[in-house]
Amino acid sequence: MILWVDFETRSRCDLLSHGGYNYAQDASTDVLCMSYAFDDGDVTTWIPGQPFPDEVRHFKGQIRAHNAAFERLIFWYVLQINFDITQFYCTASQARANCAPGSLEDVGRFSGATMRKDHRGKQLIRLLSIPRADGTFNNDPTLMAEMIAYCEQDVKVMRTISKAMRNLSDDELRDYHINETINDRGVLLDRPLADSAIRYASVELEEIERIVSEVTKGAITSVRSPRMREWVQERVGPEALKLMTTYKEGEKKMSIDKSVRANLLLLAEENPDEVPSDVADVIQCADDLWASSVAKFNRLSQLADVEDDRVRGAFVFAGGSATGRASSYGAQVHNFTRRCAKEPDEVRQAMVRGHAIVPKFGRRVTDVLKGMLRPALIPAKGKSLVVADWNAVEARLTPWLSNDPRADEVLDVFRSGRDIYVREAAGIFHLPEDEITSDKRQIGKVAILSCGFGGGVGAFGAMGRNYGIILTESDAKRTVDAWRRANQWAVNYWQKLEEAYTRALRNTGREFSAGRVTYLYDGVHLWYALPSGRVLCYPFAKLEPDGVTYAKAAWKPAADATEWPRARLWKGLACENITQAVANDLLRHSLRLIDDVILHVHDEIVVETDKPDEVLQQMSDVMCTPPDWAKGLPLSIESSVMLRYGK
DNA sequence: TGCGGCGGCGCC
DNA sequence: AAAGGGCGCCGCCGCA
Repeated sequence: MILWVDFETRSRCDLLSHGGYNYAQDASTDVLCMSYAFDDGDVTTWIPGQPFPDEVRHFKGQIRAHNAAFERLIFWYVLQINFDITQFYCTASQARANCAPGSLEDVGRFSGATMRKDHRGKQLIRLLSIPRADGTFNNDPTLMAEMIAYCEQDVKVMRTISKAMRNLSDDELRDYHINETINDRGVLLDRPLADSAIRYASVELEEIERIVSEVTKGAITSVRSPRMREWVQERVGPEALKLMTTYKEGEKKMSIDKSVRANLLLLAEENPDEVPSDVADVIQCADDLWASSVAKFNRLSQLADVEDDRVRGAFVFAGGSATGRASSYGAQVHNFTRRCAKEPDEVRQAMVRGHAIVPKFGRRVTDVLKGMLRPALIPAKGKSLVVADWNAVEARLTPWLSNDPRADEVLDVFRSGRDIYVREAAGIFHLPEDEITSDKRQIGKVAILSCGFGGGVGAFGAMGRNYGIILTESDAKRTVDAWRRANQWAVNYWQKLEEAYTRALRNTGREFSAGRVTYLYDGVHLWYALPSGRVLCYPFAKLEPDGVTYAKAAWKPAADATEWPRARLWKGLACENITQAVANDLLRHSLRLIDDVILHVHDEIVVETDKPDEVLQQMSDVMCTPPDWAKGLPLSIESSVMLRYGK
């Protein structure tokens, strides 16, 4: 039996900024109503004051809710009903696992029910769930009745959608529960550090804005404003304007992003006529401010538990709906800057004591603060963090997934512990490996990173710039061609993928394999099965004259859109989706076997433990042993023990 | 006042 | 013919 349930609540605690865990535990949080149904039964609603329904209180079966963590926490902390975590089944996770959007309203729009948005629900929440300006709650019975109707409607919609979708497999449901356990555990924030970072950053921010206001004579008050770009545009020469020009989908755009700013600052040194010094000053200020991490420290501090300083609920199961990778929410631990302070403990001491922070020459305080983001996450007293990440997992998976005998040569490089980048350069330049210089090795690295998923000159160029490699267009083209000649397994694999998914679309209900994956079109969605047994799909796929298109969950429709935005499937993307998805299968597999995980970042796992040596060994065993479905896949990791998170 | 578009940032 | 894709958050600004 399934219990379908949805809560509406109210609180003085702001859910968005403080997160579901603080919200549910806040003393002011109350349930407004709970709508529920058993199986296909009628939807009814319980309201506080009425006797709580026993059949809910003592329910032992599966509880389905949309974003079920919220319902779980309300049951636990507000109603004091301790359902087991494994009873919960999240229908938003189910939607994402089926490559649909996570929000209840969007799943409906995505599935083509209607594209209309309904703002009334949100409006009711604003009216009833959030205190009014005078601090009291609105108890209006008419609004409350409308709220109950909405709550009941949500239960019905959730039930309809969930029943129309493929169910989560046992493995997926288990992995969801593991995700929730990690969310419950949370990660400890060095709150004094975060709070002092916020203070330093706000002082710095004021200083930067003051400089900008002065230099621009009051024309620019916020460096982040588009007006800043216009102000710069009006004051630079033709060379500089060229540097600012970018093309997006064929359209000309002016940009002032990081790479543009770097180029403009270089030009300013060469030629002040092109970029005058006051303009350079403003650009420098933008550089200093834009990437300021104050917002991130703020968020961490607000999300951390008021009692034990742990940040909970950071991970969204299958948040990357195209591949099933986890995404990170709130604190978004998936995009913490990698660069960390060299001596984080010393910087930390100086900061919490309020001493001056002295950045290296030419750098700003915000720069130092940025480097303290990862180190702001720490183990509990007496424990350490064990951090392990897979080496080049995607560069291993793609050849393995091709299942082409010619790819064995690549896998053997990994098996024998040789340097894959050197091997790649050797293939590209037709040289023996011992003649590969570090410059050539770097080109080999860029080729591996950019060419594996069918990328061409454009992809190579973009990636190369990140690594300081500038090649002429013809050299880039030659390199890409050489990579493809040296890795024909890849070219063949992309081709096979394209054939397989195209044939699948032409032949409803029949399976077509390429490499280690199998496609099947059921008449609506184009499904594919990964070696782990997990399935993914390209929703509402269509074979059009110029290729395959599908509804893309990650692209939210514009306000006036009449249908959900569609993307084009091409072989490189198919290849990449598979590789990322299977990398995620490896991660899921490891998370089942490793205890006390507090963080994971796609190819990295962090454990908090008081037995670091044992855990180090165990993580190495688990992460380097491929699951049953991946026999022969060479895996290796790098690991270290830390007292502050870092890179 | 809230919403949504836009440009921007960072990570894997 | 060629094609970097996968995420989420921040701040600003125009619009209704």
